[in-house]
Amino acid sequence: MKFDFDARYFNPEHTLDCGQVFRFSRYRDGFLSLSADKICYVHSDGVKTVVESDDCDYFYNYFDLDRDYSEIVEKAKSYGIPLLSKSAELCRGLRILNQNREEMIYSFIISQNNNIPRIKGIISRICEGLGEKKSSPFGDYHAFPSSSAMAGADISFYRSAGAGYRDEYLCRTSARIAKEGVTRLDGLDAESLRKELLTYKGIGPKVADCVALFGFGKSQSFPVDTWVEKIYREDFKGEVKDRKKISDYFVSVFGEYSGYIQQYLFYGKRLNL
DNA sequence: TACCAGGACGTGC
DNA sequence: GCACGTCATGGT
Repeated sequence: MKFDFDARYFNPEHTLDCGQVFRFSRYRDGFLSLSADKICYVHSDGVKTVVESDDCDYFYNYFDLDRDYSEIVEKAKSYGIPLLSKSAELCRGLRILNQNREEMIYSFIISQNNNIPRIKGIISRICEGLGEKKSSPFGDYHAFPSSSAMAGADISFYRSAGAGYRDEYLCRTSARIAKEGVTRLDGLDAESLRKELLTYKGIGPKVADCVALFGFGKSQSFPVDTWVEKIYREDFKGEVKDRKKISDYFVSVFGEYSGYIQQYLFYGKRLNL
């Protein structure tokens, strides 16, 4: 099956390449996009963006297609911040994904003190080693492994996958989630969720904000990493160094739009706008 | 070679 | 509570 959407507000490249997700690859004139145990082929001609998948309902929600992004883009441009205005205009087709919760937890544990190309490689090798092999109209692929599958792997597996010192975090957190699940995280407000996430080994403030934003739809999250620190200094003339205070500052300015604006800024900075 | 990448943890104070 | 050293790995 397939469906299409106005390409003006759904740009696959910007949506997938902006750093919120690590499992996608170029395919034909578009991308293969993977989430949990599912896959889709997404491509655009600049007028219509088309999603092809056996799980169209899943990907309609995954790409957040019920939300009106024209309002978010206009809000972002209303602040008169050059980097933000330029990025929001160029990336009006960038959408914040509704990603799998457990996949976000492991992916962003891996992301700490790491770079995006290497993060993608590590996650890919973990999926190949532990994820169920699936077939699709676009070829075979591996699902993201279940927490129990991850908990069953030896710590040396994660080291050989390139995870480095994060190997122990993956073992301990997957063992915990395999045992107790993540239902304890359901229905929490943003503040409580953040507090709970910080109790997992390998999840600190920044990773918790990413998981809350990309896995739990908490748009009042503003993850602060080294790139955002640079944006804070150079584009907002900020002087505070504490990341928690920097995040609080941005949330106080952007409120419920924080997560979207954070992505415009982050991606725009990486694109050197 | 030293520094950087979507940082977090443990220790010492 | 806060500052600081340490933690793999690959790219520049």
